Amino acid sequence: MAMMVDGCDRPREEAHRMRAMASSGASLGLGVEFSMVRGGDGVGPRSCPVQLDLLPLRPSSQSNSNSQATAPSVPSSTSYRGLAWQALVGSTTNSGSGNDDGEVTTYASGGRGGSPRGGIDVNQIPSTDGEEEEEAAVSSPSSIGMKRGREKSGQEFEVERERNTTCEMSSRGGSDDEDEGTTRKKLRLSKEQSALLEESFKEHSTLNPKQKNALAKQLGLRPRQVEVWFQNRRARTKLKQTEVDCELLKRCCDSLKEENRRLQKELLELRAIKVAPPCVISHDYYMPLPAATLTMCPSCERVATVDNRSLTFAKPGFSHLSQSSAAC
DNA sequence: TTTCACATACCAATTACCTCA
DNA sequence: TCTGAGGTAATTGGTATGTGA
Repeated sequence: MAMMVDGCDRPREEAHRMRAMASSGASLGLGVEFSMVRGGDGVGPRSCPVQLDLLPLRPSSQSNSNSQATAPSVPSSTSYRGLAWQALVGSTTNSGSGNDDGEVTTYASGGRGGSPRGGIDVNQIPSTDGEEEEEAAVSSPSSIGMKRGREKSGQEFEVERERNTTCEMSSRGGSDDEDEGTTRKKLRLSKEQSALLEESFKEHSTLNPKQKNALAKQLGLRPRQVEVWFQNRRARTKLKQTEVDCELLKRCCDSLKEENRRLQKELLELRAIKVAPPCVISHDYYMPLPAATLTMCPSCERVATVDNRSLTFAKPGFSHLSQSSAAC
């Protein structure tokens, strides 16, 4: 299996930054299509009659461009109204200890590219420091890379990496000595962690930095891990909702096809009636042939008007029915 | 007021690890 | 023991938006 290469990706990070700059403001329209169907990030108002109850009532009002674009913005002061969240955020001070720079160690060695492939303990409870909380709250690895990559010297990067590699990889129950920092260890969340994350997600599908840090502390994870979990969770939710939408559209399509067929048939019948010689009762009163006189070929489903003498089809070329409908 | 550089947050797509049948 | 599938944490590249100079 191909192993991802660890290392400092600052050139790539720089390139990404340049690209981001260059492309800033140029919308590809990606997601717009989705937004039309799903209401932006999946949490906004949607016109689809069927929606899974997979998301919290309201996303937090961060600088989420998509949700802001499609849903009415809620003041951030009122966004986090769940009691659980208030308790969670409020509990920041009495949970955990030490430094919250797990995120720093994750990305410091090159920002986005300086991923934890180097073998940090993904299940390791990060040491936290309350004063560093806000800084650790920075979620975007690219941002961290850009920011810290400029601020830290190479030696600092090395120190942090060294600290990372000493962490135990509990997901495999062993050290990563043999991996030499080239493998990506995968966190396995405990049931309790998953439950709490789910609970939090039900309250809010997005997190602000404080919530993220509080949750990370409570879970013994790094803020980045919490953020990634929420991102993936949102993606899963969206996927599920898309599947539901797709199924609904299929059914809707089938229904419309059937309706269309029925209307076509009805149209033919009406045309047939129009073509058929009306029964003249008086000068100003025409009595159309009764519907009972209409006949349909059972195989081709075309309608014919019938009189006592012969079969007259609404369209030419249907005379075959005059012989036998079985001829179709 | 407009423009630019930067920071931040989010998403889609993908990768890769891990578990399980 | 091996293997493929599925779930999912993590990575990567991209976009949108806010802010300060």
